[in-house]
Amino acid sequence: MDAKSEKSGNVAKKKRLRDAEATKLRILEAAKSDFAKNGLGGARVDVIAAKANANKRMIYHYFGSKDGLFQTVVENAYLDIRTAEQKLHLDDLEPRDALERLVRFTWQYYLKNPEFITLVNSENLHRAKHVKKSELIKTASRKFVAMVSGILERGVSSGDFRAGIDPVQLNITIAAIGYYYLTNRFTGSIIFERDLMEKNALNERLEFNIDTIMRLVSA
Amino acid sequence: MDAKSEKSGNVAKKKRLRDAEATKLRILEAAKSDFAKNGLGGARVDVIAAKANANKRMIYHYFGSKDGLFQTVVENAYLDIRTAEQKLHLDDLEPRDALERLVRFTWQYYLKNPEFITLVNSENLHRAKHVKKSELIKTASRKFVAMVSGILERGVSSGDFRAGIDPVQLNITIAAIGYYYLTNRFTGSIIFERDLMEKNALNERLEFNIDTIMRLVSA
DNA sequence: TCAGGAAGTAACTAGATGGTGCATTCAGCG
DNA sequence: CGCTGAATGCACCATCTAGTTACTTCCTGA
Repeated sequence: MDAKSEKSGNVAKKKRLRDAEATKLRILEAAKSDFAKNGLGGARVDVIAAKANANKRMIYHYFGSKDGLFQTVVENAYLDIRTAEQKLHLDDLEPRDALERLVRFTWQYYLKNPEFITLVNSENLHRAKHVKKSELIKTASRKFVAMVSGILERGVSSGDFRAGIDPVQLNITIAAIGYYYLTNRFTGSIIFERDLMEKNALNERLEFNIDTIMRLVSA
Repeated sequence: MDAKSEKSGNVAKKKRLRDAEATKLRILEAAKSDFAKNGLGGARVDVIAAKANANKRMIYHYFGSKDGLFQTVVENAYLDIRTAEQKLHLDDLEPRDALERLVRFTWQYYLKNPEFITLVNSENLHRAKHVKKSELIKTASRKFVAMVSGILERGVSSGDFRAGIDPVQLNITIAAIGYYYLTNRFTGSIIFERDLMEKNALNERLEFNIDTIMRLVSA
C-alpha cells in the first residue's frame, strides 16, 4: 500500500516507473562495463540492454546506434577523469608535491577504473573516431595540459625542476608508466612470472613510478 | 610447356599447386593483419581466408578454430620480438650502451610492427588466455628478463648504474614509455593537439625515452 | 480529466558469422 | 604408374546480431 502510493509526487524523483534519465544512466553503466570487457566489436547490444534492465529499443531511442552509444560512453569516461584531475587542486601545492600527487592519482584512477583503460584501447583500435568528434573532450584536455604545464613552470622557477621539459612528453610518460603496467597485467604476469596485481607489487610499482618521474624532472 | 613441366622436382620448392607450408603462412599473415586491425572479436574468419587467398576450410584444417588461429598468431608475435632482441647481442656492449640500444630497439620495433601492440592489447582483453598456454613464450621471456638483469648487474659493478633496481620494473618501464605513446597515438594526437606520428615528434619521443631511462638507472 | 507525447515492450528481419560435411584433386612414395 | 593421405573447394547450417516495426502503457500539462 505504500509502495504503490508513492509512485509520483515525491520531492526527489525516485522509483518512477518511467524515468528517462534513470534508464539512460543504467544503459550507460551497462554499456561502459560491456564495452570495457569485450571491446566495441565484441560487445553485444542485446547483452547491454539486458544488463541495463532496459529494452533494446531504448538504446536506439536514446543513442541512435551502437556506435553512438560507444561515443557517449567514451566521452563520459574522458570527462570523468579530467574532472577528477581538476579536483586535485594541484595549483595549490608545491611543484614537487603537485607532481607526485598527480602520479599517485593517475595510478589510483587507472587501478580503480580499469574500464577507462580498456575503453581507451578500444577507441584507439578505431583510430579515435569517436573522440575526434567530441569538443567537450578537447576542451577538457586543454585544461589538463595547461595544468601540468603550470606545475612544470612553477617547478622550474623554484629551482626544483630542470628547464626544457616538454609538458606533453611528461604527461604521456606519467600516464604510460601506469597504464602499460595495468593494461598488460595479464600477459605481464605470465612473462615476468610474478602476480603484477598482488598488493605489494602494486605498491612497489607506484613507488617506482614516482621515483621515475622525480628523477626525470629533477634539476 | 615449361610452366607445366617444372611443377615438381625443383631444387627449391616453388609454385606448387598444393603447398601446405605456404598456405599456412599466408593464413597466418592475413590473420595477424586482420586480428591486429579489428581485434579477436572484430576479425572475421571469412575475411582472413579471402585475404590469405585460401579457403576458409583451410583455417579450420590447420588451426582448428578462430581461437586456435589467434593463439598461433600471438605466439609467433611474441617469439618474433624475443628473437629480435636476442640478436642485439647486448651482452657484448658496455652497460650504458646496451641499455640505450635496448630502448632504441624497443621503440623501433613497436614502430615498425604496430600489429604487435594491437595483438598484445587484444590478448590482454582476453586475460592472456592464449599466452598462458604457450610454453615457448614463457621460455623466451625468461631469457629476455635474464638479459636485462645481466645488463643491470654489469652496470652496477662498473659503477654506471645505481644498485637496487628491480629488472622487471625497468623492463616494464622501457616497454611502457614506447608502447603507450604508440598504442594511444590516435587519441593522443587529439588530446595533445599535436601529430604524434610526425617524424620529428617520433624522434623527440625516442630521445626523451632514452633520457628517461638513463636518469632512472644512473648512479 | 483527458489528449497527446514520451517511455517502454516484444516480435521480427535481413544479412552476417563461425563452423562443417563431403566430394574432389593433387603430391609423391613404393 | 597407380594408390593413399593430405590439401582444397563448395555448399550449407544453425545461430547470432544490429537495427526496426508496430504496438501498449504511463505521465503531464492545460
